[in-house]
Parts: sequence; structure tokens; C-alpha cells
Amino acid sequence: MTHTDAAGEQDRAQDQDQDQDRRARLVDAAVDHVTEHGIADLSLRRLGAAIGVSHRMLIHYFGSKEQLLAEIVRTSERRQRALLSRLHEESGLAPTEVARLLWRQLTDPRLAGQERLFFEICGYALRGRPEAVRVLDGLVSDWLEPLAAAETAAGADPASARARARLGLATVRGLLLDLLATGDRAGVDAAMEEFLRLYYGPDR
Amino acid sequence: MTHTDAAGEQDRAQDQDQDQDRRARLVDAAVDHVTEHGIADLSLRRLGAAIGVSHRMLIHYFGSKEQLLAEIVRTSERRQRALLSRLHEESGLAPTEVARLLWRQLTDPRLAGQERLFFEICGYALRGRPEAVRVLDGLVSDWLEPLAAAETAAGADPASARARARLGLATVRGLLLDLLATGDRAGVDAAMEEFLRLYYGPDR
DNA sequence: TGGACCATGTACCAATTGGTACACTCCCGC
DNA sequence: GCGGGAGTGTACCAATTGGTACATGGTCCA
Repeated sequence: MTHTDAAGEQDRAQDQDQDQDRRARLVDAAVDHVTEHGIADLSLRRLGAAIGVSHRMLIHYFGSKEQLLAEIVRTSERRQRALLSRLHEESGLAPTEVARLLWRQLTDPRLAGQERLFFEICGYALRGRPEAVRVLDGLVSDWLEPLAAAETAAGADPASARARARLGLATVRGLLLDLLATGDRAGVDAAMEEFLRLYYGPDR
Repeated sequence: MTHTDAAGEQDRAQDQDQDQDRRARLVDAAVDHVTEHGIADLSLRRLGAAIGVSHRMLIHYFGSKEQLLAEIVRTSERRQRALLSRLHEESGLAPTEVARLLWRQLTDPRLAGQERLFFEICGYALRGRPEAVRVLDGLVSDWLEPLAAAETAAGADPASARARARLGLATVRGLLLDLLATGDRAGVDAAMEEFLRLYYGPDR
């Protein structure tokens, strides 16, 4: 025997870690894959082939395609939220600068796949696909609270703060869709600048 | 013989008309169906069963599923544009009133299916689905020109008119997505009012 | 050493898919 | 009346799907 009991337990824990780890790595690879190729015609076989496991393993780790998709959506959501938290750390800047920073992050070409996936998942969820529907809950509210808080901090009254936050979120998303569809970076940026002028006033 | 030559020709023309008519009615029924059920897991068989023909007939009239989908997308696009033209006829009203009118039309619950389909098709197109990709071309530009024209007519200089038009379009779409996701009509309407205040000034 | 367990792969299944072959029916021109 | 062509339905096809059964191989504990 090469293990004491303690070491055995550690090993078991490690195994479980590895298991969890493998699972997590699978999800991560899966998200990467759908970020690039979409979820529209995702099949367990193709996904498995792409990330180096048999489709049997995907079933084994996730139970069913639907559960895997749910996990993919959840993880992708988490990545989206990471953007938000990055924004949060930048407190201290003028709101308009924070907005510009967020905008620049969101429109980073490297994130295009993620943004496309976002709209694709929205489309799925709007159709009632069970594995995506829960995204709809957080789609607005998750972003609304921090944005509204920022607005309140900037001096807006609560009611107007919520409306302004909602407006800002919608505008960003609309322009993001425009950018993805047209690729006209300059045109969309100009519209964004126009919005910032209207939103924060011409002088800031 | 029950037909003169002229009547025969008329008949043939009528047949062709009927053919075209049947085809058109099939497309229409198909659009109605996908408006309600989405295109994500559309199958010729289910569609056929839903609109009362065999999937064989769909192939016969449209050649392939892809071509049928292309036609569906095109027709759905045409319906979208009908909204725009309805708006166009309302000239003479103050811009802010036109905007409110358009907004009320777009958010009519009876159009929810159509709007959902819009976002769903966007998702497809953003993934490069060939039958939907051409939507992307008109996605912004089709709406931009009339909107920018209205802005110019209202006294904006050309450059700012384009940016403002683009911004308005994006905001409407973003808020529409918000509405579809949350169903929070009041909240979204408040955001829209906030936008109109910023966009047209508080006094109009 | 042996046995239990777990991860993994192979082979398979029934269902569904888009598309095709062929037969049938109905109507027009002769 | 009748031959032919167009519209339509039935039966079928190969491919792909998600999911399962079972064999295999390895690793740990007694």
C-alpha cells in the first residue's frame, strides 16, 4: 500500500477534484466551441469530436444534451458577467468615461463571438427553449441594478435612474447588434458618441 | 371544347396565377407558423402538417428546405418593412409623435411573435446561416435612410442625422429585446419616454 | 492476487431528418 | 373518349440525431 488513510482521502478528494476539473474543462471547451460555431446545429458528436471526447462522455458527464446546453448557457452568462465586474472595479472615473471603457471592451473584436452567442441564446430563449429561458430573467435585471446604482450615485432620482439605466443598457445592446450586423465600427461609434452627448450632456 | 383560344390562354394564366397564388399562400402560412413557433427546430414535415400539405409539396414548390427558409425570411422581412411604410405615411406629425406611434405599433402584443422571429433570424444570420445572412445587409441600412431623412428634415446636419438615426434605431431594438425578455411594459415605456426626452428635448 | 469500481470506447438503437421514386388522379387539347 | 402532363400523396432512402448496452482497461483496497 502506498497510501496512508489520510493520503487516501486526499487522493479521493483529488480524484473528485480531477473529476470536477475535467467536467469544468469540458464545459469550458464546449463554451469556446459554441462561442465560435453557435448553438444552432450543435450535436454531441460534433462537439465531442471538436473538444476531443466521444459523445458518450458528454452524456456521461452531463446526463443529456439539454443539461449540457444549460451548463453552457450558464457558463457563457458567467463570462458576460465578468465583463460587468471588470467595469465595476473602475469606480472613480467619470461616468461617461466608464461608459466609453465598457463600450470599448464590449466591442473588442475578440469578444465578437461571445456577443453573437449572446444574441443567439436570446433568440433561443425567446422561443421558450427550456435550457435558455432562465437567461431571460437576468438579461435585464442583472445589469439594471449596478447601472441604476451608478445613476443614483451620479445624482439622478431613483425613478429616473432606473429608466436611464434601462435606456443605456438597451442602447448598448442595440448598437452592439448593429455592429455585429454591419461591421461599421465608425458609424456605430459615432452613434455611441451621440448617445453619450445626449445622456451625460455635451460638456462632459 | 369549352374554351376559345383566348379563354384558354386566360385559363393558363389563371392556372399560373393559381400556382403562384398557392405558392404565395404556402409562404404566408409558413411565415405565420414560424412567427409563432420559431425557425430553430423547423422541419418540413411538421411545417407541412401544420399548414395542411405534405412535406413533399414543400419540396416541390420550393426546391429545398433552405430555399423555403430563404423565402420565409424574405417575406418576414417584407412584413417588417410594411411597418416602416405605415410609419412613413404619417408625415406631418411632430417627430416625437411619429416616434411614439411607431413605438406603440412595434410593441403591440400581436406583433410579439414577429419581433421574436426578428431576433431569432438575427441570431441565425449572425452565425452565417446562408438563408438568413442577406437580412444583415438591410438590417440597419434599410431603416437608416428614412430615419436619417426625417432627422435632416427636422434640421440636423447630415453627419449628425445619420448618427442620430442609427442611435434611435438601436435604442428601439434594444428596448424591444428588453420588452420581449422581461415583459415589463411599464418599465420599458418609461425608458422610451426618457429617451424621447433626451432625443427631442424635454419640451416637445 | 483478486475483486470492485470507475472512466472510457465501441457498437448499437429507434426516431427524425431532407430528399427522391413512383404511382395515382384529374384536367386539357385533340 | 383519350393520351399526356402537371399536381399530389405514399413509400421509401441514407444520414444524422440523442441516448443506451456492454465490453474493456485501469486503479485502488483487501
